[in-house]
Amino acid sequence: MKKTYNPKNLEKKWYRFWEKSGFFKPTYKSKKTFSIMIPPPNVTGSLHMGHGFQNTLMDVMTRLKRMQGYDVLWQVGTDHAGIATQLVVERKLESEGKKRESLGRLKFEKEIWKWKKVSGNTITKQLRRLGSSVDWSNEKFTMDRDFSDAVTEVFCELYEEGLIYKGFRLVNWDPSLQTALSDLEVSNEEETSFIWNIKYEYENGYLIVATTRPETLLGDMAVAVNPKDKRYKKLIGKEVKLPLTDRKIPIIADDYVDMAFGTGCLKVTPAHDFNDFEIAKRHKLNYLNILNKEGRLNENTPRKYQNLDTKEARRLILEDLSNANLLLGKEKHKLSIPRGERTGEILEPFLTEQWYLKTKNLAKAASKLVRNEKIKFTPKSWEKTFFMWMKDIEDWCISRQLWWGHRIPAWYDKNKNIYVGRSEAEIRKKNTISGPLTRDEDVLDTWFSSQLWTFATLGWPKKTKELDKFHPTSILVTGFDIIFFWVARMIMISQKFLKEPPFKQVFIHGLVRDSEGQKMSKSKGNIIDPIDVIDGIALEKLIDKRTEYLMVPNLREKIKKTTKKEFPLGISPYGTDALRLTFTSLASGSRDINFDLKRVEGYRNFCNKLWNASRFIKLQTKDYKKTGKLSEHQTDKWIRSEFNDCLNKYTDHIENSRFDLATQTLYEFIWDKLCDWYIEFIKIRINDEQLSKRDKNFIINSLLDIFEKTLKLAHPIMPFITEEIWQSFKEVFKAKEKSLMISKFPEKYKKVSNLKKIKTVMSVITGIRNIRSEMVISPKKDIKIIIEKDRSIKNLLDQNINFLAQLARVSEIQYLETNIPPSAIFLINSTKIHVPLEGLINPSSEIKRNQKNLEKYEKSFSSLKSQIENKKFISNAPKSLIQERRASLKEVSAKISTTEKHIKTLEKIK
RNA sequence: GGGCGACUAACUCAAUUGGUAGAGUGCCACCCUUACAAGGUGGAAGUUACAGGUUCAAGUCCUGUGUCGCCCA
Repeated sequence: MKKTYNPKNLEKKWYRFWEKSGFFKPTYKSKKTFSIMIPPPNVTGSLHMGHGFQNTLMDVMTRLKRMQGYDVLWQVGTDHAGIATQLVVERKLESEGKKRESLGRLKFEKEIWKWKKVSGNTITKQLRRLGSSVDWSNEKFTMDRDFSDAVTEVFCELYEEGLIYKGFRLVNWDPSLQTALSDLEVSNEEETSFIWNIKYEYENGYLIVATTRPETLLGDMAVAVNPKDKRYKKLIGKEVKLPLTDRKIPIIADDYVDMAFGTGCLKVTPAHDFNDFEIAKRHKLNYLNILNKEGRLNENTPRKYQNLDTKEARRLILEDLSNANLLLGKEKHKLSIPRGERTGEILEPFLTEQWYLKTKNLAKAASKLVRNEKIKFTPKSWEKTFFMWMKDIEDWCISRQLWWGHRIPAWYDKNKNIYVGRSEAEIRKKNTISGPLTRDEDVLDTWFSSQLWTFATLGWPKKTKELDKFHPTSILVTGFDIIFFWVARMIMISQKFLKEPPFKQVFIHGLVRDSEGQKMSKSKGNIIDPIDVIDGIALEKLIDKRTEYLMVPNLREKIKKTTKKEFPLGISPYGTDALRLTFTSLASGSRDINFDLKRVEGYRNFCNKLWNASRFIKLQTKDYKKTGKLSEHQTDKWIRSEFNDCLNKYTDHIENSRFDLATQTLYEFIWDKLCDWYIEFIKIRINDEQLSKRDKNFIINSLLDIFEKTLKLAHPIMPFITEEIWQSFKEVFKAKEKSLMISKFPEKYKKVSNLKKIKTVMSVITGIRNIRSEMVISPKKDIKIIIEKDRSIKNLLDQNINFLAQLARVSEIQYLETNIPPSAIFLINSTKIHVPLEGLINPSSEIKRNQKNLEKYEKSFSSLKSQIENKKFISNAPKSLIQERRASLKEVSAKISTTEKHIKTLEKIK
């Protein structure tokens, strides 16, 4: 083993070994099952911090369960990600001078498949780098044949039941993509614009209509006022002339109108505003669509405006209004602008015919599952968010005018009759049609297919053994940003089709941000690629990466600067295990996770610590053979007891999804207990010259026993380094398993008691170290200690003189009842341990040190005293607590008097 | 406007049913001790955002204020 831990080569090697050996596959050998579905990443995407975080948590659970003897399935796969993928490929084609439209649908689809083949590996390779122990043998893609069949099946059944229907209504339209989007794909952002006041004239006067969208006035069908509005009461029912046109439109009364907004007159444009659409329905107004699919003004508008986009149209219309003296000025105004999540384009409410899924009843059933705790949210607070959405849910627009996705299984005859079915042949047979049929052009929203993820991956609608064994899945791990998009929909559809929840628990984790709490995004240039943390990256390359996708070019210099400042030497290679430890240590259930590289460094050091401890242990196994029993020294018992504690807490914490606490427990055990104490004890024990070879072997037995158990314990969080170490010890351990990852998770040692003595010895060592350090006594200098009046402690320390000598450099333990020379002291319970001053310590610095201690004691004394003298405390507080406080009071007051006396004595000799 | 969350050491984060606030990093001092300087030993560092309240006892429960963030309209 090398002196310094170097993760570089060992990680890939072990991952290949695991995968090749088939260790990730379910065994079908155990009745206890654990199953978990990867939230399928975008097939053409690449790994970001969120993936890293999420998959680490899933892997920890998965590996732990596997070692605990569960039959484990971690389902892996990717999502076709309709819009995102189509956009990527279109951009790629554009750079080659090709256009989607000129290629045609079939060729374009081929291009996408080609691209998927090239880039689909990126993310799966990266998942491997993370150590994810997913079952690759059953990898799924949402556009796979069998998956697509499942999608069609679901669509047909829902249609047959009347839950899917075709509707003509307003949708959120993305003019750049020329497709409808669901409500969830719209992000409303507040932007500053204007309100324009426009004159709408009638016979003997005019109304002033305030609007934020003057260009849509060409589609106005009415002007609405509030029926209670005294200003306009007389005008209701009359007509106004619509500016720039020859049309006359009515003045109507509707409660929706806010009297205080603008002038209290609202132009009603039913085909281009969601609220106006509702008003029009109430008043039986007609709809006039003035836009085409590209978002340009259409033939329903005066010729001069036709084919202008909304921005140009607005400018020209305002100009024309102004020239006609119909524009009465503008005011600044903040309004929320709907933009497409993917494209950032301004979306238009647009009248089209789309496919919808009725969701009210599905949502009710889904809510019930959560309310009855068939599905539990962790942290529980997310349930509220879930319920709120389920309550207000609207029918879901599931059709998209894209070329990449699951084609809607609907056909039309020449009379526009709709036939929905599994295939054209089925439809023809069923309906005895021989004439021409054309298939619906649209595809389904990507989420329509991903909602089937938990069961379509397992072979549904076939009744498979996988489905039988692993559904419902044990837990879903995902981010809060897709509770609506995905989690809720999976619950709805699984309950509908399988009559059971898709998972028993949902663990919602936080969003990974940069160290300053900013959301990581390509356009902000603050991305950290998890792979770069693993492998390291030079500053130059990092800057290149961060400035590659900038939307705003002049950000470039700024990003260069901040990146240089934050990572002056780039990022050094920390390895996967350190990264995983960082993720788990940050997984506390909070909703923001600020990723700080300094934490990674800390955990890299921790890996190095484990590495070197292993090297030490390895050195001890030269002439060793695993025979005989374990040594039963008090230090062995102590570490076993510490191990038991650690094991308990560790598994509990993981069970409760408190990965941060689990990590801390493990860290403390390995570093503070195993390395700092136990191994140090071992060194001293095996260097005892009187030790027989046989006894030495027992000690090493004991050391190796706890060490192997520790590796197993740590493996779920840090799989690579533990496997590497374990493999190099395999012979020594006489292990039968091929790999640590499929070995049995350790059980507790049998309970041990009577650890008081060794703990006392450890306190004495710490006490002496403290005095040495504070009194600046050279670590090389031997010291003598004096025990006053307490024979049992003296005896105990005598028995452990080896430990004291090596760990605190104590050369002599003296026992005195009187005439103790001036000393520095510390207290073990009420016993004074003296370190004689002579030639070592300046009395006044010892006085100072004790005065400081005294202050602490007194502070604690006064607060304890006031508590114990409080009658209400005595009557209300639990007895054990009162006892505890009484004992501490006694202890503290003893310490105070001892310290005071001590100071007095020293002052005499000063 | 409605809802949710955060505010704890210089930084990044913990703190079980209320029971006297802990890690890592950084900082200070000493030490290159034969597993590890990516290390050892010890230490300093907090009015738990603020103001009230409930309680014997509040970081934790309640009310209000402030700052920041997210979701929905």
